[in-house]
Amino acid sequence: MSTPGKTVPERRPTLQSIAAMAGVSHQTVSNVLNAPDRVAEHTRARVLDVIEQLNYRPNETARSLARRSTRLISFHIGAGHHNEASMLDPFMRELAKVGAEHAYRVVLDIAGDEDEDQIASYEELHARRSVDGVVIPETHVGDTRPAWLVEHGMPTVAFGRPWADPDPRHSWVDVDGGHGMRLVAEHLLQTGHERIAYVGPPRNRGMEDDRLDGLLAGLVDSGVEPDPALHLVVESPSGLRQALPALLADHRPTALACRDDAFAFEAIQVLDELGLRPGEDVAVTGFDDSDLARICRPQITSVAQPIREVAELIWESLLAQLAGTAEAPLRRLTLPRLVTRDSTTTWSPA
Amino acid sequence: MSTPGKTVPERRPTLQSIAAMAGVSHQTVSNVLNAPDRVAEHTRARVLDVIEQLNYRPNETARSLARRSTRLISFHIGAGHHNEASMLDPFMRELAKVGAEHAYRVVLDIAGDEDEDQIASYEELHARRSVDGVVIPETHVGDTRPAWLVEHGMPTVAFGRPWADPDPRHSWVDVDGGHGMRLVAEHLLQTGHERIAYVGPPRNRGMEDDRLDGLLAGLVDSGVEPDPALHLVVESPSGLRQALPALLADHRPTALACRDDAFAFEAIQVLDELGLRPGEDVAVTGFDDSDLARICRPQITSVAQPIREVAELIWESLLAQLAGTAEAPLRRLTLPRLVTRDSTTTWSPA
DNA sequence: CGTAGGGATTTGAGCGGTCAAACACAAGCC
DNA sequence: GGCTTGTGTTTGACCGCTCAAATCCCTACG
Repeated sequence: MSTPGKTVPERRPTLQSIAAMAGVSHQTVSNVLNAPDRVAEHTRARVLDVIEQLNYRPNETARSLARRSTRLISFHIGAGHHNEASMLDPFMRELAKVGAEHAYRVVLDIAGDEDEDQIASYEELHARRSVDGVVIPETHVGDTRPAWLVEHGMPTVAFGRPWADPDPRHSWVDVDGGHGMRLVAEHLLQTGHERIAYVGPPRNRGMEDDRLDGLLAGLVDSGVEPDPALHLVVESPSGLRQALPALLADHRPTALACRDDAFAFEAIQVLDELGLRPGEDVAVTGFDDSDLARICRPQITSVAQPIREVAELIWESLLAQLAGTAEAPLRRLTLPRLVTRDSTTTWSPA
Repeated sequence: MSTPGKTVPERRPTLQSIAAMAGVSHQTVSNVLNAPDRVAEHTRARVLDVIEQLNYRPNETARSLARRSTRLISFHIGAGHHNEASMLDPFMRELAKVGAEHAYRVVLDIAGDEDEDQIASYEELHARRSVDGVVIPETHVGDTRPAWLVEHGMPTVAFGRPWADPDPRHSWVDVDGGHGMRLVAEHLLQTGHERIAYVGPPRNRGMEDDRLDGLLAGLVDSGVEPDPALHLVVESPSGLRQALPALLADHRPTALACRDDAFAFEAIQVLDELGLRPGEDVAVTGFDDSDLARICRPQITSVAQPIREVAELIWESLLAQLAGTAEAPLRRLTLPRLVTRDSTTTWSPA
């Protein structure tokens, strides 16, 4: 029974102590661990024996200091509110999982919401050498963060395109939202829809445009001329309550392609209140394939982001940058897939 | 323009270099940073000047090695699926925020779902000294993890009670779910309900009992005899579709007190399908005060967990354990509060 | 039989801080 | 004037590893 509050320092074995017990030099022990092929069979066996007996593991901090690498990367987010159906959290988990496969770990860093706050935080991370790299999980138009990181030689990958940045020098991975919305368009057209409305926030030269334009392009490609009236702009889902009825009454869309699941969910509820059966009378689609899309009724057809693939690509680039083998910045658009559910499959023309 | 792929090592200033430039010893520089009052005014000014000029920051890793503390704590979770409306993620953010106020950081560690997987992971963390402490964000009946950590001298706090553990030696913080459900009971009784049903998974000698018993106790305290028939047991929310109609038909509850928001949300949808107006005809309450509770219609009356307070308490205990000043393990139940919304306030007796 | 070559192992110097103890030096006291 | 006291500063060891270079020993070869 240990004295409470007095955690005994507990001396753990070190490279030295293992070496002493095995009757070899510290470096040989190190080699057994890091370059086993350099050590003679019998020596290795003996050393491993001692290691096993004492349950030795190298001290990570000492390693980090000597190797000048923490094997930590920062998942860096703002303190602000995140939207409901965001997949940021599952994404962070995925990033940690993939990182673990490469003996890297993810630390969660939270700074203010403004670019300058975040950069101030990077500055600390950088100067204190507390992480090997940074993952920026969201980007916006005019984002100044990636450039700062690149300039300061910090390995970086952004999840999100360098919107409206003519000459990005950093690595990024993003999901092709436009493609996702094309899938939506095709799916809806195939289902028999002719009047498909887009529901989302105003254009922002960034992600909003990507999704909206994707839908429009999808329609055009199938020979459908988009109707500008079938474009409902609301800042946030809560605006739908007021705005959606008019759109429905004036322009009679049969399908609502929404910017994300939160919009789709709200749309469904408004439809319901108006006495329209969501799915059956008016089809609805979302984006992100969040939990919400699965648990609500009707279940929402949604575009699923390949977060596993994104996490893998990010690590690939990060590791290359860390190894110094990165030829050029990674610029990669991944393809989302459509998950069809009741909110579109039960539709039948009036 | 830097050569791509060849991140230059970039020599940063060290204690030594600052010392040399300021014409003092390395220790004086260290003191300026860690114990400014020990340094004479003019010396301090001169050193700070150099520090500022070179934008010096101490290398975290070197610090960690010398001080034998990483200033990292592990937020340790299983790889498994987390339920929809869980507040684990917001909680982790809160933990990181509060940690930052104490110059500590949170790393996300993911292991298998079984206790033994997690313990194997702890073993690594412990042997490699890669973190100073561990936060276990969920506990279950018969949890073997906290004991392991305590035995190995690892500072630990669990978010969750030591369910069914007669003699826990570890620190924990939890939210008093029973109290939360009492609030629900009182609120519903005040609103005029007489037939209040509980909806949730089977008893498990743990959290399920806590919530259920809290509700029952709340009823009894107000002089209402609980009706065993008003207890709907379903493994998961999806079971409600099948089970709820019978409960409603056979026992006519006017309110459904649900185990969490996911159950509440599903209940609302089933009510709706049955032609009953959720909120107005049958009141519904949830637990967790998740995003879902706010965005769904009707908005769900829910019990909000004080995650900020929990995060603060956890750090308090963690820091005390780290400092060796912890007298006894922390055992703390925090009080949730009720957030009333349309799902109960619009109810009117038939 | 001396020596070049190569695998196995050791040596020694960092990495960049912290901590404890030693050391100046001036003031305060009897 | 010697002694204590105390503040400000320096010294040196150490944390536990990795890396580069040196050393050792045995074999192969001319």
